[in-house]
Amino acid sequence: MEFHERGICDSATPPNDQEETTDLRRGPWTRDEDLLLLNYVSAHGEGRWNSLARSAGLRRTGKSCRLRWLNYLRPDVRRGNITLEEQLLILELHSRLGNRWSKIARHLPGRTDNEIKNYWRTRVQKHARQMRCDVDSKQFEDMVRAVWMPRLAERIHEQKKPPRSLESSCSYSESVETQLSPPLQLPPPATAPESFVSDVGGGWMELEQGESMWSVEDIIWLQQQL
DNA sequence: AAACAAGGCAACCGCCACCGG
DNA sequence: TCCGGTGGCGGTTGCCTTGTT
Repeated sequence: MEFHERGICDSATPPNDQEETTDLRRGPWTRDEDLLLLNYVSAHGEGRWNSLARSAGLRRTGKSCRLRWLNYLRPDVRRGNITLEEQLLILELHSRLGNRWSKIARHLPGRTDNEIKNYWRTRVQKHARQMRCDVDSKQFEDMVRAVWMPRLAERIHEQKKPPRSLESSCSYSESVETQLSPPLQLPPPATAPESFVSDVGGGWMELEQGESMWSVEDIIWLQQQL
């Protein structure tokens, strides 16, 4: 277990004095609290979070304990970057389910609804802003389907392309792609309006691998569609 | 090196549905 | 049927980190 994540306080120095005068603690969890919760759930199981909090000696609400367990302490929680496959799945599921984060999370083992929600609000909405359209608009939805998802699928395919001798076996990315519908087409290449490229495209290509899936050509094409 | 801005994410809040007494 | 407790969910906030000027 890693306790050097952001938000973990030194248990010897409580964040503020208010905690001493009120019954319930709030804010970042300490190492000791994590251990208490972890040990208690390991011994007694999940559920009945309010009584669990009291029995475990935690000065936290049941809700807080539940959230901490589900989003951080659960042994099967996956941490780290969202993979290309996961990004593609999130986009596809969101187009079908909307902001049903918990439902989307069920299709991504080890990922929490909170993590997916944060991914959407930071990465995806950022792209929407850069495209100057509303993330909930039909325009953006079309754009995601027409450009972002095909680009992702293409990159996944390239990344996972097996040696020729193994091509008959089905890769994970292929299994993900088979869940997606309908078959997606890449947009045709187009010429760039100068202002748009300098404004929207600036820095876009500098992102690390896996961060952005749109090339300048994609963005130009999109701008023409809007 | 310092100040500021933006990004990322953990945690909280409020609402709602469900369940048992 | 009503009511309180509980858990689940989506939206929001606030703080820390990282990047930029």
